[in-house]
Amino acid sequence: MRYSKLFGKTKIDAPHDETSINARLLLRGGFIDKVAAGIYNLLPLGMRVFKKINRIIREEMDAVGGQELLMPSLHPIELWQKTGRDKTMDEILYKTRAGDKEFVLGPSHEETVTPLAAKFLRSYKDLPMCVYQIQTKFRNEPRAKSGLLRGREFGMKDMYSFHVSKKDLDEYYEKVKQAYLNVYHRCGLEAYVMSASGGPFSQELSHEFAIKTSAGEDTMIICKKCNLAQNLEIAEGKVTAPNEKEESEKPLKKVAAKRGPSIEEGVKLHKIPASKILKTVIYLVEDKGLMGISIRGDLTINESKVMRYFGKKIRPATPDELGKAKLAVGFISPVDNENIPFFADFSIKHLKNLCTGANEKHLDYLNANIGRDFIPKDFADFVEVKSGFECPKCGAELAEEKAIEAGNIFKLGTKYSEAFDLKFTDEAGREKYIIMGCYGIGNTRLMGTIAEASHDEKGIIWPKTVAPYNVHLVSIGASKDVIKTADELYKEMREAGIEVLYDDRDESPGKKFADADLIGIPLRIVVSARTLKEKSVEFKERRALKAELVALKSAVEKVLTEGRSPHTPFAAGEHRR
RNA sequence: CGGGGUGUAGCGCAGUUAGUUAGCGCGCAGCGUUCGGGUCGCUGAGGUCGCCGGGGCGGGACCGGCCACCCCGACCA
Repeated sequence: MRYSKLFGKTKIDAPHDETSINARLLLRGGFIDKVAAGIYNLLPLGMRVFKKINRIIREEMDAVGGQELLMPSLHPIELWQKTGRDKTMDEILYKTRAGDKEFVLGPSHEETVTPLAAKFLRSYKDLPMCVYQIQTKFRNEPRAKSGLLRGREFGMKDMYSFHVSKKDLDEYYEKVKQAYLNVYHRCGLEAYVMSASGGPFSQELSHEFAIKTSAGEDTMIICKKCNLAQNLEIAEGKVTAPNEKEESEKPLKKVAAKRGPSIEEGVKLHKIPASKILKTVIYLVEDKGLMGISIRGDLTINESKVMRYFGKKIRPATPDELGKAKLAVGFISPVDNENIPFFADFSIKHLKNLCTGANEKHLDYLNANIGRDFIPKDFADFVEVKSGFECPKCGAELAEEKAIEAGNIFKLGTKYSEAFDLKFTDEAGREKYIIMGCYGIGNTRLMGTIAEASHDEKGIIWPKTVAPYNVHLVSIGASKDVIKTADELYKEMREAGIEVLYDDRDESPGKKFADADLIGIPLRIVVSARTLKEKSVEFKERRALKAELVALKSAVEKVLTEGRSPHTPFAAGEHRR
């Protein structure tokens, strides 16, 4: 492709309030163009990257027996009424109507693939079966943001598998998990599999694929030793205990406490470590009322865990609600308090002589002890895991890492089979529901993720596997010889099947180099009067990933040296500033 | 949906306490120049100042409403 003819040019500037790296770089490089929040045009350069990502995904899905098909984006709303998701997903659904017929723009395809499967899958002999599609999804995100990372219309590969048994699903699920890891690896990304909750109302297992990037929007907890990765929302870890000697229970004391509501002020006032203070937070649990959660003062409550524990939506109680329940903000304590139920995190189970409020402003208890002074309704895991906690699997140290979720796989079980009466007949002639799995990977998001994970201050550094072109041929200067040589090289490389972007513009060297850096093609070949004098061209690698480039470079070299080109031998040199 | 911010040429921005014909840089078109890290000069085209309403001799600027976009949060099968 001649750059002079390319639809979509690079730009120096991106809006200053657009802060996400992928949006800025992809916009500036001419890969995408924004139409509205979370809605983008994919320009030819971006389309090439997109197609390469899709190709990798297709190869990996095909390798685990997936069969590609294409389902519609327009779904009759009746399908969604069958599963009730027209209501439960209402805020996200785009709906449209024609006459009195109502449709949903598909945010996902369980409602289409299940009735489809019911038309063809009847016998255990038809199973297992797996189909996938690469298609545009529509979700009315309450807050589209971060460029391609969270769009309202976005590309997705979704795959659905059908099985005779849970065991068969489990085995297949593991195969797909590996296929997913292959996809990320081939896209040059470092991916972690994280157990994830299937949501607070579901017991179904699911896994997320997290890509490690400093700019990630999610937090994951990784074990430095065994590599166990967990989503912070559900991460488990062993709290490291401050060195504690056995203490005997001291008598409970009520003391005046002129302090504010923070733990730090308690530390200061009573001259004790935060780990000896009882932190108690009150939540309003949907349909159940106020509940108190107590935890060690130096730790934080993980609200997702609280939500999962109660199986209901929760939020912190408002000062107003606390007042009505006769709870003194900052001085709430389970000691001597019958107003609401209190639960406790495991972290306080073996602690003695704790400091806590006394349910009255400016009064604290010292030496409160579990069992003697208060008895929590239950002990559970409510703690938010932090760096420094110990891995629940191997005991090594855990670390927090930022990550982008770039894929998600679920064991659906029979939820959709039951809704659409998807049954098969087993060997004994019995009818059973088909067990389903589903596997999603956001391919447009993956493109944004690669930009986030692989760039420098000058632009994107595309891994060779997904780069829009493999070679960026740049001519410097307007001399006839240079143009003639560059034209020849361009022609030869194309004829040899090398994907090359040829910057044939009459522009200054600086501009051409800056554009090449921004576009981020792995290998740059420069032709100029200087290289001509040496009867050579210059190779410049966009990234330091040698192994990958050595192969490409030698392939290109081979073509050029063995071709008709008189420009040999080739000197590979780094340019100088 | 709550909080904060921004809307002026294709892009990035300036425009003071209200005052003629709304500026600058990039980009675009033309001519010349230069050619290894966003060359330089001259010329030119390009604008319902987000939309609607208000008071005012006069509004890009003030007041009210709405819309869009960005960021934080809520949310994210």
